[in-house]
This record gives sequence, structure tokens and C-alpha cells, in this order.
Amino acid sequence: MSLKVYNSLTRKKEEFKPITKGHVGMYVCGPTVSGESHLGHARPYITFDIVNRYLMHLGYKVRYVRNITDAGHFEEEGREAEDKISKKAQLEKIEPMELVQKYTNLFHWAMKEFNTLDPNIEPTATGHIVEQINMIEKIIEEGYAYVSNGSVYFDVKKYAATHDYGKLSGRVIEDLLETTRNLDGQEEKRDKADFALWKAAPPKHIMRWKSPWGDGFPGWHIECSAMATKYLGAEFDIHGGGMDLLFPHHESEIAQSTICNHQTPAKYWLHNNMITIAGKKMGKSYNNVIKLTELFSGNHPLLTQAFSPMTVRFFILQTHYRSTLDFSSEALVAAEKGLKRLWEGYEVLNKLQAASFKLQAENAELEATLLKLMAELDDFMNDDFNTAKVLANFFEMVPIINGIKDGHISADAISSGTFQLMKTSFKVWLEDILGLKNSKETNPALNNVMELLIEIRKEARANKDFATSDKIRNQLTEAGILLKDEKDGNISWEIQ
RNA sequence: GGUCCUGUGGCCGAGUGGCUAGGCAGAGCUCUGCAAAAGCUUCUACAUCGGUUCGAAUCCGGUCAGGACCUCCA
Repeated sequence: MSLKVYNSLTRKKEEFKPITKGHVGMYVCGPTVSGESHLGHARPYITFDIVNRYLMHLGYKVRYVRNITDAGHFEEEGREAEDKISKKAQLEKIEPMELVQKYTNLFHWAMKEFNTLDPNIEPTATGHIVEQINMIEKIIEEGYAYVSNGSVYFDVKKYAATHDYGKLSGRVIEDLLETTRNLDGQEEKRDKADFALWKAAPPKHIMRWKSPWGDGFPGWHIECSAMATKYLGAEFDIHGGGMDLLFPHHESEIAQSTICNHQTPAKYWLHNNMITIAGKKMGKSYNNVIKLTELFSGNHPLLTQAFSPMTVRFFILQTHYRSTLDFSSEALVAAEKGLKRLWEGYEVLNKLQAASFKLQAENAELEATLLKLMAELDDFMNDDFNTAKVLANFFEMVPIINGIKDGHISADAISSGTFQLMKTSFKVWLEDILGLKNSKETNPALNNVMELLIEIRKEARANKDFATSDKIRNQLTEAGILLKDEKDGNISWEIQ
């Protein structure tokens, strides 16, 4: 079964066929670095990290481009043009670029914590003003944009006459022309549905660039079109982002690029659904965001505890990316425990001795079950990246692994080949494709100390000196280390 | 108001016609010096009404409820 992806453009799952054999170009809308990232932001970056990783797993050479929006958009279109980033900088009395740097660094830090792979190119909007101006000029030449008071607008009505404006978001152009909200200062535009490509900067505006139309700054949608075109070409494979960007952002990107490059920019449009909180989308409009720093520290009224980045990643992967995911502290606690169980199963698997398995499996049924569980993994991922089902299959393998470890299931039951395949599968799927990792720190010195303590405790237990053995266990518990006496006499430990 | 989506057991969630999803929580048992861990077993489902079908959580229609977009948003 080959990879199928749900294409928002056609509203269907389609077989993924790259434009250039063996290569994939993917553009994902990146963060606006005018503030701290919140849980909602984490979803697209983790989702498309999976897409990136899986495409690489399939052998594609991927060019993954994710921008940094550091030029800011309009606070509210039609009002006095106001750059979000410069506005906040003035309030905080620091340079706009200082603010941009701060939040860019914070974003990069969070992405590292989530164990996402870096994009191949991470272009900034401010670094591509020239490209954006060039693109706007070309759209004007083509006759689909007009200058008004030093600003440039895209002529949606004209575009819609010959193209399908609304094909991505399912909008009907007549409705758009009628129902778009009537804002102040709309008189610059020929039509309410028109969107800005370039906005004249008022005198006090800090972030400004020279252009053929006077000092100003780029409009909301043009940066993505310009950067995607520059690094991926007029037509590329995948464009990703959150569902809330479908309209007007992506719809407008299509319109701009279509006029400029004479073709639809991306073949497949992939959109992740929203994270909700008490049923409502997490977003600044609702003022219900949980920042990533708050999540990792537990410092938020809705959180009962801190949650590690891996817990959050796992939480997100347990749901299909096109479904909404409802956040609650309780759900994250469940995810944390689930991940722990899964990861411990993986660690147990790695500790099993290969020598205890034989060439032939004695339990053909169990052997077949395992092989089926592993064979299905590809099908699940190929079916529009169903990470939830992948994880479910691994959870089904965990009791079997634990059973072999405690002797409940004989090691003879499965073949050595299957055992090796399991080890490989856990590694490849959990670590390489799903990007999960052990969040526990390993400290060689501590390991040595623990070995010593465990040795002493074992001896004490053998001598029925339970006072000593309990003392070791209790005091370690107080020190934050949990000892677990296992069935075979071994003792394992973990930091709480 | 327009366009679209969703409604699964205590909680989170997968699942497009017949096969146990899975995780968390709960209950019982096994193992154990005790505890924890682990294993085994197990209870709660498909909003509602009607239709199609041999058979529907899954398809169709109505109703109710919630949500997203239409405006900055991941």
C-alpha cells in the first residue's frame, strides 16, 4: 500500500505522487514570533515533523521549509495600519528585532524540546522583502493588483472571474463579496474581499521598507508565497498548516501564486485540526491559551502538574491530526502514564537476551499476531499518517514483551527473527518516525551508585534483613528514586 | 446569517457495513517478606428519531447539541 494523504484541495485522500521522483518539497506556515508559542502551536509543528520524518523513512529526500514570520501582519485590517510586532516592542520598550529574536529563540528551544527535526530552510519574512516586492510587481503587471494610497491590493473580483477563488476553503465568491465585514478605512479597496499585498506605513511605524509604492511593509499572505516560490519552485508537493489558515491565508496564497507563476502552488494541501480546551479552540481570540513554558513548568491554573515535552508529543500523536484534540490536565496525565508504560516496554525489550530465542517459534499463533501487528504499521501510516493506530499496535505488543520478561510467556514462543524485528520496529517507529525519546537523563555516576545500593539491598533481602532493605527503598523513595523488585529477583529503578 | 465539521463507555480517543481498537481510571485474581511494578480476567459505548440492508457506530434523511471558518489566529 502506498502513501495516501488527505488533500484539503480535493477533500479526498489521494495517493501521494511527488512531482520529482524521489524528492519532496514541503512548505509549512511557521510561527509569528511576536509572542510565546502555546500548546495549539505545537500541533502543526509536531504533525508536520511526523510527515517529514515519515517521508524520509520512505526514502524521499525532503526539502522542508518552514518560515518565521517576523515582519508582522495587521492588527486589524482597515484600521490604521499597525504592525503587531512593532506595537508590542514599543510597549516593552525594546527594539522590534530584539523581540523577534527573543521569541524566535524561545520557539527554537520548544521545538528542540519536542524533538522535532529542524526544517531544511527556515526563511524569515524580513529577509525576503525584495522577493515579496518582486512578486507584487509581477502581480500588478499581470493586472491583478492595484495601488491605492501607497498600498497595494489584490483584485479578488477580477481573479474570481477567471479562477476559482474559494476552491480550497470551499467558499463561494458571491457570498464573500457580500458578507465580508465592513471595516473602517475600506475605501482604499475596490472591493471588500480584496486583500493587501503591501501596506503603506504610517510615519510612526517602526518596521518599514522602501518600495516602489513608498515606505511600507508586506501584507499578510505574500511572504509565504514569495518564500515558498523561492525555495521550492512555482509548483511543489506539500503545503501544510493549521486548518484555521485555510481561509483567507492559504486561499490567498493560491491566488497570488497562480497569477504570478501561472500554476497552483502546491499539489497537496495538508491541514491539522485544532487543539481545543473545554470544547473551544485554543487561541488568542478566546484568551484560553496555555503557553509551552507554562505547560513544561506546570505553572498554570488549569494544570495539576508539569508535563514533559515528550508527554505532550505523545498526547498529540494519540489522535489523528485531522481530528480536534481536547486538552485537559487529566488527559495529559493519562498520556504521561501511557507513554511511560510504552517506553518501559521498549526498555524491557532491549534488555531481553537474544540468545534465549530460538530459530523456530513454538507458539505459531503468538508469532503470527506479532508479525501482523508490525506489518500493519506501514498501512496505518500510509493511510494519511494514522499515528494513533500505530501507537495502539505497540501497546498491544507491550504485554507480550512483559510476559516474556517475567516468564509468563516462554521465550521459545516466538522466533529469534521476530524478536529482532520487534527490536528494530520499536526503534524505527517510536524513535525515528514518531520522534519519541527517553526523557530521563542518564548519569553514569548515578548509575554506579544505584548499582551499589541495589547490590546491598539484594544481599539484605537474601539474608531476610528487611530492616536494611526497607531502609534503602524508603530513603531512596524520599530522595525521589523508585525501586521496583521484579519477579526474577532483579531490581530496577527510576527517577520520579 | 453563509460554508463546513463533529457528537463513541467515568475521561482521552481509533474506527466508513459483519471481526477485541488503544491509553487512563475502576473491580477481582496471580506474583511478592511488605510495597510498588508487571501479568491475567473483567464492568461501563457508539446523541436522538426514522430509513436502506441479511447485517450499521460506520450509508441516507430529520431532530437536538457542540465546534471551526467567514476577522489576527497553528
